[in-house]
Amino acid sequence: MASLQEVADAAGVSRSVASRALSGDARARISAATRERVQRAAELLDYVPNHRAQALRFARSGAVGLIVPDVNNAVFAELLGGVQDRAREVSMSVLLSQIDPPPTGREQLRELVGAGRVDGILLQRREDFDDRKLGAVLTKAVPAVLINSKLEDRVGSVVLDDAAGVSLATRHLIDLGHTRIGHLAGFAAHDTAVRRHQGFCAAMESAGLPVRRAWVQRSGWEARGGADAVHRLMKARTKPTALVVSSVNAGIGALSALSRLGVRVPEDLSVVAINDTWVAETWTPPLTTVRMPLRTLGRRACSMLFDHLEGAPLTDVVITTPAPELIVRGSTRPL
Amino acid sequence: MASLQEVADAAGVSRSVASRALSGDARARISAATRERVQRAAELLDYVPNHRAQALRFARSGAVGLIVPDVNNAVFAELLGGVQDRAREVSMSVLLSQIDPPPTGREQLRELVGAGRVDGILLQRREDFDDRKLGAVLTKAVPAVLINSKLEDRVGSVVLDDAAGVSLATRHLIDLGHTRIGHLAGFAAHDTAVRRHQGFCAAMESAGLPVRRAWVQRSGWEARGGADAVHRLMKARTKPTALVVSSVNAGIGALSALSRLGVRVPEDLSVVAINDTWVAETWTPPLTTVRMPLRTLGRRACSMLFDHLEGAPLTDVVITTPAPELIVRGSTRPL
DNA sequence: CACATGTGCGCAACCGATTGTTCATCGCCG
DNA sequence: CGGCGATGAACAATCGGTTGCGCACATGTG
Repeated sequence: MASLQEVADAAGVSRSVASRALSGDARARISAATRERVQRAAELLDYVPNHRAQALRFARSGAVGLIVPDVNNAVFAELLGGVQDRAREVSMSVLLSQIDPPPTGREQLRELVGAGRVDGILLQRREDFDDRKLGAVLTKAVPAVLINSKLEDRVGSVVLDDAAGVSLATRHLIDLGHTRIGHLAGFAAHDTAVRRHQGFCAAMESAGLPVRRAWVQRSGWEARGGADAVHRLMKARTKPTALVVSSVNAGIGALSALSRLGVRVPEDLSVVAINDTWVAETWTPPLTTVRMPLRTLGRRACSMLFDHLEGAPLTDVVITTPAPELIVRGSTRPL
Repeated sequence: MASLQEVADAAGVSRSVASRALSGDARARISAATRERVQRAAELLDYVPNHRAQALRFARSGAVGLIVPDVNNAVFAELLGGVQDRAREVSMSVLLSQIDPPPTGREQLRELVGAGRVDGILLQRREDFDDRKLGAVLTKAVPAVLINSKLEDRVGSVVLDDAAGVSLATRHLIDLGHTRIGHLAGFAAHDTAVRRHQGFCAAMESAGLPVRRAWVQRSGWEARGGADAVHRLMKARTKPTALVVSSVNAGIGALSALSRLGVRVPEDLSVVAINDTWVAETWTPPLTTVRMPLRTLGRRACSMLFDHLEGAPLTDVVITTPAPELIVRGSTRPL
C-alpha cells in the first residue's frame, strides 16, 4: 500500500534515490548507508512496487491471455499447468479469456491486446473456429501463439506430435495382431484432427493394412460425438476388431456406447484413445491411452510467446520430446 | 496503438478535450463539431484507451484473481463460467492463479493485490488448506470472497446450500425405500464436507433412520478417495443398501471400485452423488446426481466482490435459488 | 456601453515508478 | 590554493489518460 514516495520520505531521500536503492542497480551511485536506510524503510512500510505504474512505464502489462474454447476439456488442466509454471517463472500472470467468432472476437482481442491488458495471447482454437474465422480474428498486430493448431499464413504455433501419438496407438493394435482397425477422428475442419488421421493412415500403410472408409468416422472430441460415431460404425456390414479414437473423451463416449450396444471391450473390440485422464484410468474396463506431453505443450507455447515479446521471432514448433507414451490398460488385447 | 495524444493532434485539439469528447461526459463543454471531429479521428486511428494508464489513474486494475486449487476439478468449469459471465458484464478480466500454503501464499497474495495486479480475489480453498492456513494467508487488507467455504472470523463468502443438496439426495434414497444408507463424506477439515454431512444426518434423522458410524467414510473429493472408501465400507459386517457420495468424482471412483468388487449397481447398492458432470451421465450405469447451481455460485461470488470494490460491505451468502436438482439416472432404484 | 454570464478549450497536476541529466560537495593533486 | 574528477543525491521528463481550474472570447442583460 505504501508508495515509493512514502518510502523515500521515510528514508529522507528523493523518489529516484529510493527507486535505485531498491532496484539494486549496480551502476547507481548510492552510498551504502543510504541504501540501507531505504531498504529498512521499505521493509517497515511493507512496500510493494505498484504493478500498474510499472506496467504503464514499461508499456508491458505482465500478463498473457490464455484463450481456450472449453475449460472442461480434459486436456485443459494439464496445458494450463504448463503455462502457469512458465509464466510464474518470469513473474507473468495468466489471464483467462474466451473469444467469440468474428467480428466480435476481433474486437475482444483488440480490447485485450490493443488496450494492453495482456502483452500477448496463447490461443487454443475452438472446434467451430475454422481457419478463416481464426485468421479473421488474429490480426498481425497481436502477438499470438497458437496452441496445437496452425494457420497456413501465420507463423507462431506449438503443436503436439499428433501423428506420432496416433501412430503409436495404431501400432499397438497392429502389434496385438489386429488388422481390421477403425478410426474415430475429430473434426475435418481442424488441423489437429487431420494430423491425427494422417498418423493413423501412416501406421496402417506401413503395416500394409488398408484404411476402410466405413471404419473412419468423424466423432468430434467429446463423449457424445464418440458415442454417436460408434453407433454409425456398428451399422457397417463388416466390423473392425479394434478402434483408435482421436480423443480420450470421445473414447469414453465410445466405450459407453459400446457397452450399451452389448459389444464387449476388449473381447469383441479393442479400443485405444489419445490423451490420458483419470476417467480413462477409472473406467471399466480401464481405457488404454496414449499420453501426450500437454504440460510441455503449455510451457513451450508460453516460452515462445515470452521470447517473442523480448524480440525473438515466432516459429512453428512440433513437440517431439517427451515422446507420446503408450499406457496399456484393459481396453486392448491380442486378437 | 494510437494514443490519445495522437488522436488529439489529428483532430487539432488538446489531450484534455479529446479525452472529454470521447468519454461522453455530459458536463463537459465541448462543441458538437469538435466532438464529432475527435470521434472521427479516434475511429480513423483505431484508438483504444490504454488500459494500463487508466488502471494507474483510477488505482484499479480491472481484474479479479480467481484462485482455485485444481482446475481439473469437475466443479471448476461451471464455476468459472459464472465468474467469467459476471466479470465480462462489468468489463473486468479474470486472472487465474494458484497459491501455496503460508507463508509463501501470503506473499503471493500480497504481490497480487498489494501490487495491484488484481483488485480483489475469489478464493476456492484447497482441500489441504485448513481454516488456520487459510486465515494466515488472507490478511484483512485483501478484498476477498471465499467460494463455497467459510471462515469463522472473516466475512465474505458465497456457499452452496450443501445441506439441502445432500438432503435431497438422501431423501431420494429414503423415498425409494432404503433405510440402510451410507455416506462417503469429504474431508473432516473442510467446512463444505461438514455441511454436507449435516445434510445427510438431518435427512436421516427426520426419517427416523439411524446414521451408522461404519457406513460413514471419509472419501475426499476425487475418484481415488471414493474407491478407497468403498473398499473400507465393504469390509463392514452388515452392508448398506444405498450410498450418498458427497462429490461426483468420488462417486465415479466408488462405482468403479464397486464394479471391480462385483457389487452390482443398482441391484445390490444404489448410489447417488453431489454435482453433475458429463462423466456421471456417460458412466455405466449412469450415475444419479444432484445438480448444484455452480454457475450461480460463480456469478454471485463475483458480484459480491465487485460490489465490495464499489463500497458495499462483504456478507455471507448461501445460494438457495436455483435449488439443488435431483437428476435420476440408473444408479438408484427402489429397494 | 459596462458588466455579468456562459461557452469552448487548453494548461497543468496527478496516478507511481523509472531513468537520463544536472548539481553540489568533497577530496585529491599539482 | 585553484582546479579537476569522483561521488552522492535531487531534478525533471516520461509512460497515457483524467480532471480541476483558468483563460479568452462571445453573448446576454441592465
